[in-house]
Amino acid sequence: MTSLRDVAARAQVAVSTVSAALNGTRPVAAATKLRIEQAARELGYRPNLLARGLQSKRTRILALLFPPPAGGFGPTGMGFATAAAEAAKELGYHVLLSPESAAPVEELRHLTGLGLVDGVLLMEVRLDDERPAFLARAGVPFAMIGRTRDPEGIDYADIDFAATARQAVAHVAGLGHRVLAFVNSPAAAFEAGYGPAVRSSAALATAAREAGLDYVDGGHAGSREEGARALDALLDVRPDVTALAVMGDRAAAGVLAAAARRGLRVPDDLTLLLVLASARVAEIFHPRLTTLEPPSAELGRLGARMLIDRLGGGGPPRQRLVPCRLVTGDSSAPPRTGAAS
Amino acid sequence: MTSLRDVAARAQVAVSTVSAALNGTRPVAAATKLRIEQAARELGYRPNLLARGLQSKRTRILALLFPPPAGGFGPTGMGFATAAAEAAKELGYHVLLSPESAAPVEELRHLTGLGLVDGVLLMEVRLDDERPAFLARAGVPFAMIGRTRDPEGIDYADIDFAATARQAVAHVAGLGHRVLAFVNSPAAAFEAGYGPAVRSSAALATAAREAGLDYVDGGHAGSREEGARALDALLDVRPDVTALAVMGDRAAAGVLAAAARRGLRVPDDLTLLLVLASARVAEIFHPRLTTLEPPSAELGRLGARMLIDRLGGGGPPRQRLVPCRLVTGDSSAPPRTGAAS
DNA sequence: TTAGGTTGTCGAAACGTTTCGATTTCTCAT
DNA sequence: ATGAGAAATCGAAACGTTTCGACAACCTAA
Repeated sequence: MTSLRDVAARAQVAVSTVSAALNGTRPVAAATKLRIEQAARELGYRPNLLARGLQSKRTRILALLFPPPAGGFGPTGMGFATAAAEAAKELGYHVLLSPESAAPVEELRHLTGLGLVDGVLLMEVRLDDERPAFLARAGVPFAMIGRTRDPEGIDYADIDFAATARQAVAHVAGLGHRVLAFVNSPAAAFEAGYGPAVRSSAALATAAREAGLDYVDGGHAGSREEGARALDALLDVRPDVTALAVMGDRAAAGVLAAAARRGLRVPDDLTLLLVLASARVAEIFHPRLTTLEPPSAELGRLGARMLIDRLGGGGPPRQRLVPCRLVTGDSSAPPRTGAAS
Repeated sequence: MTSLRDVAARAQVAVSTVSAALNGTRPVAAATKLRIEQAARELGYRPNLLARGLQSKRTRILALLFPPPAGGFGPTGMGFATAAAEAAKELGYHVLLSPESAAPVEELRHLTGLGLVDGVLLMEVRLDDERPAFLARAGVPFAMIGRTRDPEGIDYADIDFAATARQAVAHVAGLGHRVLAFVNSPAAAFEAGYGPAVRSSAALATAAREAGLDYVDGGHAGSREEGARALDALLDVRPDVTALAVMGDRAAAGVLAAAARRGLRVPDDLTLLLVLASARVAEIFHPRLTTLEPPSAELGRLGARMLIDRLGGGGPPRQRLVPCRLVTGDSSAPPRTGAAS
């Protein structure tokens, strides 16, 4: 392990001069600087991050907190994580992958007390999440992917549910549908204040109303069976539903199976929209589902950048909303009203 | 930030005594120890990992290297990563998520030169991977998830392809099939020496032969279209194939679509096996596919544990093979030989 | 009593940086 | 020639630990 001292010795200067030359924190004569840089290169010098962090109080390490994966909130998480790590890397930062236990705040207290991380990136933020409040109180810089009910003054990047919903509604309305139903995430997720669950239904209802569409609550479903039951229950009450948005791939699979069982064909008899699933997943359905793909990578990148900017200096909090991307599959078609009636 | 000095002052002892008491590295009188612990508690003392690491040369941080996600090798990665992070955490370690660029070795040199990590966990190891050789040469402790062609003397955890293949073969043979075909990963992955691609076909062929089954190479497919083409090409040549294993969800979707187009019903006319995909994904197919689910979490855990054990001390290298789990779906059935003939 | 050993505690050095006041060297006007 | 001022460099302290030789206090055996 070659240190600053070794470089200094070889370049015949003081340690502090080497530091100044390599970091550009102080003016160093051009010739000296050259000599130092060459010495460093020859010795393969790498600054020791620990020593640097110890002294400067800045480790350039970010913690990425992710919840216990049991929750079934799905592997969209990897998109956030890798994108965040890559964005961070480009800016000279490292990302620590921190699993959260059942006691997130205690966890955070521990983690931030270690002096290892400069800031925290929060994933899977719930509407009434306690973590942001704690971090704010503790004075630890942080940013959120997702947002709380009232994210006033906090950096965050989240899905633009309103724009996404308008996009979805425009899509089905453009095809001629007059009624749009929505099967949401499991009730448990909704009640736990899982942002996407709460916000997407509200946004869809609003967007539908604004576009003059009839919005129908299709209940909640998380599994294939629940998805099937949800479709049956829905169509028993509202047989006039011709377009249906479903959140979650498993529920969508159930809906699709139930539709087939009822003799309904997609998209001829029913237009199906997958909400918040990747195009990669939408593609393995038969037919390929039209999907609203969440901008996971983009959010991860934004979150990391915001946090790093925040570390760099002050400035007003930045809040970014990014809409989902509508990827049209083979599950969208005009309703067959005319022919049948 | 409260430091050892603060604790020492409050407990009326020397700094070194506090260190010894808290770490148990040296005997400390029971009474003193108690006093110190109380002082530490009252002050909410947290050891500074940077300082500790700087001095002790051990940071208790592991780097988890993951390849550019573009590769399409899929989000099984998240399973590894989270499981590894959790296992590490249980053992008092942290995990750094390190994206790899196009020049992995240079990347590694940089990362390990920083003195930030104690060891490296390699993901997506290719048969002729250059990273293990570099790490070994550099004297950096590491473990692999996956393995090179000749992993002699290296810690690794990988899928037990032989056992998995035997399991698959037993499954289809048990149903009465006499011919098993296999559609592998894209040719590019195969040729790049992507372990699972190379090993699974070899293992399946061997297992089939041992069981007296006829093994048919179904070519390569990575996308839906390629999957469809693969099935068509296969059945044109070998219409006697009644059981088919497919690697990758997109290819399987294509196979399923092509089968439907040909008027073949799954499982009645064709038994379909999804290879190396999670049960969660297999479930969204219609019908639900029987799948060989990779033990991602288990491998992540094992990898982390091995690496940490290695850091702890010597011992012979540990090499663990874990078979996939066969999850029976609705795509397996006996061949309809009897009735038709 | 005293030599020898044990047990507990202390103090200082070291890890590799950054930071900043002090010092040297050089330039230029007087 | 000389002094002021700027430019470049140096040296030492500090960050918060761990480590280890030294030392004090006490106990035991002769």
